[in-house]
Amino acid sequence: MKLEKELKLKQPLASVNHEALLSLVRTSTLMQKLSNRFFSKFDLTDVQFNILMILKAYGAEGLSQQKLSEQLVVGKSNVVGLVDRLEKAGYVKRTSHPSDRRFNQIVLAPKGAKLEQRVEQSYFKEVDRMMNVLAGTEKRVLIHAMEKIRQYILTSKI
Amino acid sequence: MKLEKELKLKQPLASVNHEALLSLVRTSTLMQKLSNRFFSKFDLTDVQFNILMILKAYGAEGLSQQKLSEQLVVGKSNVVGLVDRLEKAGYVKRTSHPSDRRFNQIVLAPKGAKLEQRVEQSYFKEVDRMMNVLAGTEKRVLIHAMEKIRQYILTSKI
DNA sequence: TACGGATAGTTTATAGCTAAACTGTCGCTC
DNA sequence: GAGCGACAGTTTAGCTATAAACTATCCGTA
Repeated sequence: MKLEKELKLKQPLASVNHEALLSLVRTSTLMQKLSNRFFSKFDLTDVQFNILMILKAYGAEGLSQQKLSEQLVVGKSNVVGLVDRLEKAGYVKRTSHPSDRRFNQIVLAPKGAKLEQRVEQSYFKEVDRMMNVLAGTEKRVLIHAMEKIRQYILTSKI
Repeated sequence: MKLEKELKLKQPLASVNHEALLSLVRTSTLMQKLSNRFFSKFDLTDVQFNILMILKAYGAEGLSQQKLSEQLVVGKSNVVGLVDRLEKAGYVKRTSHPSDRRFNQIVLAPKGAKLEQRVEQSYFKEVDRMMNVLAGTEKRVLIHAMEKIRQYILTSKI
């Protein structure tokens, strides 16, 4: 459906630029909602699954909350609660670093590893289903366009 | 920068589909953060500015919270707090519908109209600056691609 | 060795978001 | 006219996010 109708706008969009921007934001919001419907089947949120995937890649050494906050691109204060909830659910383990007690080491607990394994396949299947509505060229243009916008954002403000 | 580096991924991305999806999500997240840095100069959030723009289009008659929640594509319970805060700041007025007390009428207050006016120009200038990193073709492909993905999401689940 | 700066994590206050349960109002039907 | 269902708004509980102020730990230097 056309974006203007979809958003029930009273006035037509002023410019192609604004239309492109709103397209992107709206689509990503809907993807977010779909993703949370998907993960809620496993009593997870998208962020929680993301953390499990990251921790999986880091294996037994795990990560500090600081590193985790960098990977997730969120503030470190946010990570406190995220890890709290995952720890309470038994999916991750939080231990103090033996030689530097400033650090916490967050590692994937067996229960979390099992869950991650179970969700992962299903997740990638969904990703493929959704993104295959695009042609190969469209995907490449999209990836390149997104890179240019990020480039602009990261240099424009710092 | 390449997405894999930007996200500091330990392992390369498994598929073009996943890369395209993460590109989109990551870019939209950064746009969100940039947008909130921008609006915070006016003591606003992106959502609040969006509401002011919507209310402006509806003029003196205003909207019910129900209609507002449809326009914003958020749950109605969310609108309660959004309007609360805008009302407290003096930007909107909330009155009971004269003939049907189930409805609230939300209208833009003069203070809100003045602020909206002031922010709007600056906002569209920023939008142009950012989106003009893309060529015309890229914008058209992007808009079309986003429409296809939304189409998929809206039909796939309902 | 004591001090002061840097670093990691926590707390607090605020904002936005959801789902589910609840209240109040309206209108139709019996 | 009483009652019931539909609809608008509110409340509650929980998740994610920010910024700012705080605590604890470590390490280099004087």
